[in-house]
Amino acid sequence: MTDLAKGDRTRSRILDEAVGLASVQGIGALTIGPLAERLGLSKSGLFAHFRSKEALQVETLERAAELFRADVTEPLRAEPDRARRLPVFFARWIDWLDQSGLPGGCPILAAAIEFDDVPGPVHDVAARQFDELQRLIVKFARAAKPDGDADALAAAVIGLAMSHLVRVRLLGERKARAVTMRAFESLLR
Amino acid sequence: MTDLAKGDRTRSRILDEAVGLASVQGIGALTIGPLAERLGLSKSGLFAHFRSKEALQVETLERAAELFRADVTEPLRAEPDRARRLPVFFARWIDWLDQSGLPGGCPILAAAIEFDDVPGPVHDVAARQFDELQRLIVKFARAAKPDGDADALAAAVIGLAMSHLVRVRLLGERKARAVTMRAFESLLR
DNA sequence: GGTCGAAAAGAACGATCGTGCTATTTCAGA
DNA sequence: TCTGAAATAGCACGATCGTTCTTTTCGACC
Repeated sequence: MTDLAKGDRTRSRILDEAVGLASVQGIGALTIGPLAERLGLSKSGLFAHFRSKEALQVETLERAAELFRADVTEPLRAEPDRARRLPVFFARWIDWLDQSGLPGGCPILAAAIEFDDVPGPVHDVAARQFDELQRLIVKFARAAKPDGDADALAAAVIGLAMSHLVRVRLLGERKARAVTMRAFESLLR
Repeated sequence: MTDLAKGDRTRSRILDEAVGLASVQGIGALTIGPLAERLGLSKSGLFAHFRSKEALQVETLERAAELFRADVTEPLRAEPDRARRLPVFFARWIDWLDQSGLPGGCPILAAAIEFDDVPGPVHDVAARQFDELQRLIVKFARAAKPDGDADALAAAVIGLAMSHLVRVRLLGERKARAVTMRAFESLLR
């Protein structure tokens, strides 16, 4: 009498833990043994839920994208001023990078770089997700600066987020957030 | 009667091949067996040159940085107009990303994201290299726009390169280069 | 040309990887 | 409560990993 079958519930637990692990080590380094141990599952018990490691990686990436949508994209529907959507989106994105539940950075950006030259299903999913993200930002950019170069603005915005990610996670720069926001505001000008 | 001892020559060959491999699969996925096979060496013969896998990864990253300096940074000394150094540097950087000898993208940027949350010597080297790169760009930014926000400009420039890398390598966007250059020019304005 | 150290190969190790097979446990419905 | 299916564990496999030790090959110098 649960809203979810037992298998689906553990499957969901697995993916939650997998997203956390993958955000730290990268999707490619996601490994079944340690993941199972963290969850108190057996390797084969976990494996049975997905039928290959690649499928696990793909679903992990998709789960990460769901989190991103829920935390960053979805709340934007509440913003009535379309021109304000880009700055609000960006601020939420940076917030998410800095203090999301994920211990590591944004898995979408990380996977985009990690699998850029490695063919396979993970590459394909990463490409699709990045492309979707870019299209969304281009749409926001058009609304924010109707006379501007939306493609170029979107490229700069995405890049700024990536640069921010590295300056925070890798370098631990204190002023990273302030610098990033200043750079963003001058992009809108 | 060679300018380099034999050991140093093969060591150099190993690092060249390692940079190529790492640029595709990432530094973390750099593995000794396949690397040795590509070079016609035995695993143990290769291993003897470095005394651990981590040392190999560190030296590979440093070799990549040398290539970057030689191809991108160093030629800038010929540019007498200091204000022109940022645009010339950026154009060379984008060229390098698009068509360097490296089959995969820029290893410095890739390693920065790959090892942002993974402690160890590779993380430390990646952080140092990224920091050096950033400092250099901040210097260029100051010369290019003396009254501007150099930190913010540098963050945007670095981000633009990362975004370009992904749009070219992952998405294969035809117009990536044109979009990137338009975005860069509007940064200088 | 012979010698001695450096360079490379060979073989093996323990560990861990992804994955398949089989047995056991758990749970939902009659 | 019983039963059949779904979920999980147990175990084993071949492959590959990084690393060590020993042996062979090579190359520079007297």
